[in-house]
Amino acid sequence: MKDQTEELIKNTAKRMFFTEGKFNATTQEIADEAKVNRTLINYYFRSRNNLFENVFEEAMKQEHEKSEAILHSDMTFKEKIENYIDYSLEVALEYPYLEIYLVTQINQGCAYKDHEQMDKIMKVLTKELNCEIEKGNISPIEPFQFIMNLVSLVTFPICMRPLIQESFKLDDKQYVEIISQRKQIIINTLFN
Amino acid sequence: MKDQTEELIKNTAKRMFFTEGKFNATTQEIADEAKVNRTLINYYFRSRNNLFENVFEEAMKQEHEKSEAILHSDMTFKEKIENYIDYSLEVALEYPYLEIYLVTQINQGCAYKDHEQMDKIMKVLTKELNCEIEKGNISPIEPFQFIMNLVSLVTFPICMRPLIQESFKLDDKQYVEIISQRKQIIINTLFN
DNA sequence: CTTTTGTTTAACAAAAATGTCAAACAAAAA
DNA sequence: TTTTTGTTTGACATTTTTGTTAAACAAAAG
Repeated sequence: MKDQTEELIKNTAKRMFFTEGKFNATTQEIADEAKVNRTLINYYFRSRNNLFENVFEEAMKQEHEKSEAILHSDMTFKEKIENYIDYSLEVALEYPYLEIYLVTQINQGCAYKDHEQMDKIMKVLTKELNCEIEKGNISPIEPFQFIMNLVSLVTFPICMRPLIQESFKLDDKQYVEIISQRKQIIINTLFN
Repeated sequence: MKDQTEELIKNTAKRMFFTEGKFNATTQEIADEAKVNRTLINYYFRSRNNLFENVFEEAMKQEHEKSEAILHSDMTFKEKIENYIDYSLEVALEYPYLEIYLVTQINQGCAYKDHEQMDKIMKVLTKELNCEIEKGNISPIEPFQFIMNLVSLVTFPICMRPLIQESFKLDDKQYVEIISQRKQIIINTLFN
């Protein structure tokens, strides 16, 4: 039972945080959602704070995983970008508030461990991006700014869903339709 | 004193929420920051929740104000967009977490009043955007998707600051430098 | 100067949330 | 079967946070 219950609690917390955006869930609320006794949270995680940090670490890992899509060496540059968009949209579909959760946690003093590897990705990407620029497929741009553009275009429309739907009075159907068109739009925007 | 104190409390809350991203601030913490007695929050706002809703309403107003930059009729389309970027970056400098705050509040069940006017903006923008597309200044794109692109490119790098600085190991100086270059990058990305 | 009005404060009460512990329980080992 | 081990539960204690009230205070009005 141990692993099952521990996982159940953690997954429930992740769902409440990343999927529903309930960042302030109390231990009681999490326990209710998971249909377990509240004190089991203390049994498995010692404290509420510990559970939160635990989930935070996993979220950071998940976030870093996304960028690894860039490293698949058997693809063209454009394919890699497409692959990143696909994977990001897929994750975002299940966990739309992952990034916002991370930001709120960091702002509340949550520490994070280094995961390195960003250097490697930057290097690979810089080289290939410059190559594309020379070929005229992409307008001249700093690699870092290119990444900013890419991530912004993919992630923002997802994590701001409630705000976007309200501002533009979109129902769920309309919103999903718009998101499903994003991949092509982003490719068109980033490539000539 | 009345107006002074009430404003002081509200502005302190806004600073803690929008500037520092401390979305869970307790009434005590807000009072401490404002250097006033905690019960004054109850005196002026009745309850913590009321203060939060009050601030939420203001944030929504501020958010909608940004889009009005599009309506200044004495500018070219490109100038309007530049104007929007300038204004948004200016607001974002003071209130980087405004949008994230709104999303977290909406996700916790905060209701919002209609502010209309988005229709008007969409109409104006659609017309002018199509004109630019015909002229060949912009690649064919749905007006709504164009707005998504614009807002994403401006807002995301700002509101994700902690995450970006951590992931790419940027110090404050480097980060500010990158943001200062965004305006031109965004223009280049959106226009041919 | 006294009264009135509105503001600020500290003490208290109430509520909400977290954490601890011992007992109950169930499954595996002896 | 009995013992042991690890899991689950409810009762309780503690802490944190919020809300209320009456008294103190200060400024303006009478």
